[in-house]
Amino acid sequence: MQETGEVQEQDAGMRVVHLLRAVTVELDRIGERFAARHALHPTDVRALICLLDAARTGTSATPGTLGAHLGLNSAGTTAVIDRLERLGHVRRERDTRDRRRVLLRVDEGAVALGWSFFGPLIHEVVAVMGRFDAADQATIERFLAGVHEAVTRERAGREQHL
Amino acid sequence: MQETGEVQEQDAGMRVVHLLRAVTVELDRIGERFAARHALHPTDVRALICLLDAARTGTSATPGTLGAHLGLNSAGTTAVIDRLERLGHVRRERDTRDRRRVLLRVDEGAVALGWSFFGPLIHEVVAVMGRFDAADQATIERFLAGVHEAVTRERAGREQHL
DNA sequence: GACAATATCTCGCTCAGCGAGATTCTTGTT
DNA sequence: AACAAGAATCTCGCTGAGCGAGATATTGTC
Repeated sequence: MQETGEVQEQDAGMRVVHLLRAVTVELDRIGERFAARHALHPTDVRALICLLDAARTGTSATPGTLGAHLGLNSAGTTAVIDRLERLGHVRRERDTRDRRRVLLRVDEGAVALGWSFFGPLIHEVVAVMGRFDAADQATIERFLAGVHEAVTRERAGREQHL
Repeated sequence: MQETGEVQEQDAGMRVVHLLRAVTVELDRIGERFAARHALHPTDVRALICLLDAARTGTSATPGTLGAHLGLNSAGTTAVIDRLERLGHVRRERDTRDRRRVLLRVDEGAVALGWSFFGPLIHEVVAVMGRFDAADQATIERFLAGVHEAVTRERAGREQHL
């Protein structure tokens, strides 16, 4: 990794790549920890996050949207919802307009659970941001937005050829 | 996924948190895509990354270190290595010093496979970094290092109470 | 009303990962 | 040297997540 400090200038990019990867690995691990602690599977955590996102933005979630989001089969999606429902984190409610559909309502306890997971992380990141002045914060934000856009584009490109 | 309309979070910290999360989600998805395309499981990809890291830093990998890194059981670890070996990505070699141990050697093809996965991503991130001057790059690096340190500490703290 | 499309669920199967324990080799003790 | 304790890995049997195929119920269209 540390090749005697050669080519220091352009290696900032490489160091940042490795830092980004390290951060994602850590976040994944925290997710796994959280899952294990609450008798959930990693997939269930992802599902819960997805449902909380939907609740936060006001959009109503259904088994279909959830499954698409998680990349799961309809059978697998049913299984995930069954598990979450059994734990009382989510309820199924028939849509009165289109009675084929089922609306997924997250329980209050699940929202609290979500915050107990994200809260400390958010706090940490906000604290780190606090060490920088407004101009630097804007720089950081632009960088992350750029990475997000680039990575999303990369993925979209890979989806192309199957 | 997208924060359309929701302007309540004008706090830069919050926006950065969401960006970080979005980036990790995208990276995870790319990993899944990569896995599906090469007849690998997500765990196998993580294992491959771990082995490539070891090869890159010169440290010799064993089933034990790999399993610890992946959070797998010894039985599960054996299974992962079996799969990778069957695909020709890794070879088992008895350690001549401590003949209880097995050393894991990654095949040349696996290294190439790793680069075909990471290469484009690295290129993208480096390109984004190229949009910033040296001072801003240093800021970004300090920020990510700070987040990494904070997140790692968070996880360590959670490991505490089981 | 017959028909295709849509949303969800059921059934049977495969295989990743777990726990328990077997195997092989090393190291320290006597 | 012989033996016990420990370490690294592997084998076996099992549970359960997720898949494919198909069943069921509901909607809009002709």
